[in-house]
Amino acid sequence: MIKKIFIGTAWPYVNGDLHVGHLAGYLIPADIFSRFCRLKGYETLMVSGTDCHGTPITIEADKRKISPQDLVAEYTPKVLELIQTYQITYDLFTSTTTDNHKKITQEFFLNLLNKGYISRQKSYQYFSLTENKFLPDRYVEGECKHCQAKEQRGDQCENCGRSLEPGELINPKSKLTGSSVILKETEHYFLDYSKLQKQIENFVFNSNHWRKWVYNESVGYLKEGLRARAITRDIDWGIEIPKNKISTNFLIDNIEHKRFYVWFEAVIGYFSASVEWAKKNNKDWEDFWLDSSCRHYYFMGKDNLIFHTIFWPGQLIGQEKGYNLPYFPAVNNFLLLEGKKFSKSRGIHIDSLEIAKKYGVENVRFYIASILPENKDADFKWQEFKETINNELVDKIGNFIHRVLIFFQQKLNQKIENENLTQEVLVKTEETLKLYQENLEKCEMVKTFNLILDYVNFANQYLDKNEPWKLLNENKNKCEEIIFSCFQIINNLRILLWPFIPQAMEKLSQFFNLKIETKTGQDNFVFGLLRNIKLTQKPEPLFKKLN
RNA sequence: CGCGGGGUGGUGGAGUAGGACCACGCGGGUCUCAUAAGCCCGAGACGCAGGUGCAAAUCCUGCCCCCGCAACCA
Repeated sequence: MIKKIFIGTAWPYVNGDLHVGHLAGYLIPADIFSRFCRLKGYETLMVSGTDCHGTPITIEADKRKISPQDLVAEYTPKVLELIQTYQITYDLFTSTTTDNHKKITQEFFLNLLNKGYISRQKSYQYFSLTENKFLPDRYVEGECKHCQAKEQRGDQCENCGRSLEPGELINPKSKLTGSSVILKETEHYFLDYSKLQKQIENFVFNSNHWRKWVYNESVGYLKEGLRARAITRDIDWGIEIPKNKISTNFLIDNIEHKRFYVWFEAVIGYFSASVEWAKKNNKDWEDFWLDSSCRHYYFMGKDNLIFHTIFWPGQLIGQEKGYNLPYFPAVNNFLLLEGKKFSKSRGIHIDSLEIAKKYGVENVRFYIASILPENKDADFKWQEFKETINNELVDKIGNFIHRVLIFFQQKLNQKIENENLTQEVLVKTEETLKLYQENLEKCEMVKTFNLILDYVNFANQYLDKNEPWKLLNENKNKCEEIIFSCFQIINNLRILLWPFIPQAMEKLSQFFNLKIETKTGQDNFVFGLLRNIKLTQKPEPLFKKLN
């Protein structure tokens, strides 16, 4: 049976350049996993896109006195270039501004409405008299009424973690102009999560294969009890409410000037992008969303955790169509830079494109993979970056490959007659292949990374212990066996390392006139021997040291 | 008592009761196929204090410290 895998990654806001935190948070781990699934021959669909509708977009646009459209148009190409540069294997990278996404978001809403999960509530929202408009929560800041923390946003206090209702902020002010704001009545649609509490609990309690802290965090949130959550906002940038399809007695006031709240809308992108992909490729999205054997993996930073373990599952459950729920939220912690949080204005910042241009995509991918913040915050250190590349990638991995290839070419004249595999190598290889797959199935990238290094250490030790350069004249038969066995290790490394450093492994493949196969239904982790080895070119080092 | 995570040699990690392991770094040695690469040997650690156990890095209690859930941010 062919396994089906859906991979959703966080949708980056297009309000600024992406820094290496984005790489470590979701782009690289998702891509490693995606490539692993394709090597396994799983039917894999990975989608994402730019999140264009958030309030962060309008804030940034206002700040720069340009339209949200212009802001989106400016940053989108940069995001696309980044994905291209790092070779992130999306099947579709789209945007929340498509007609398709708009239509599906509206359908999701109407479904929830018809199933009785939507309510209307009047409430007081912050309104700026000077700007003559309602201000989104994020435009407003003041003191939290629970813990008195200052400069909290209007929707949630990040100091004590509590959600804040409008009016619960003390001394509210416009974040943009600094002027005071008043409360004014407004009406919104709400998604009543209290009606979904039981089903969401059922879903979460059955998911204890999640990372422990992810599970605990979600359970902790559920314990407080779910409440109805507003899904519309008073804003003009975003997806319109389909008022023509709502019975007139259920319309809310001033509906033309409301848009869907971005938290509600952006996650629907996982679904709408799947539909868009299916249309473009003449496939069925149902294969991924209705076939219960398809497992859904999501990659995101920890600030997105609750949205993927509680809110988005709730939206899906509320469709009552049996859509697949998240199977594994691969939530990452944050990446620090030399022990400090990223902050562009304070110069604590590494642009993802710049570092790729300066040091090479493969080097960046390799180092980031070695420090992914899977279980706690990780630290990007320049010194460590260079040491990891020079000592591990170049000296251990690159040098091993190179010494074998050179020996083969110069001492054996590219001829091996004894194609016999040493038992020791067979055992180590099979064990490595097994653990590799077990770890990656659980999205344990760092463990997998260390496993590969362990395999390479074994390889270097094996070579030194057997000294084929001495056997060359004494026992050519044995000498060939050693080199032949080392070639099998290299051939496996080619596959095992491909998800981490794809371009380098594709280059290595060319030496042997091979390709990395990712055919659906074909498992590339079955250990097969590489025979009749011929090099297509003179061996040259795959990796170079950094100064 | 808001919620959650974490303290293991110089650094980063693994290890949830029974030999404290891995990589880098450091000191010494050695090979020579290789990219001043490789290999071998060595020094060096379980935050603190109690408790339960034949046995605790691991379980329990108390304490100390760090971090996230805010901030142009995933």
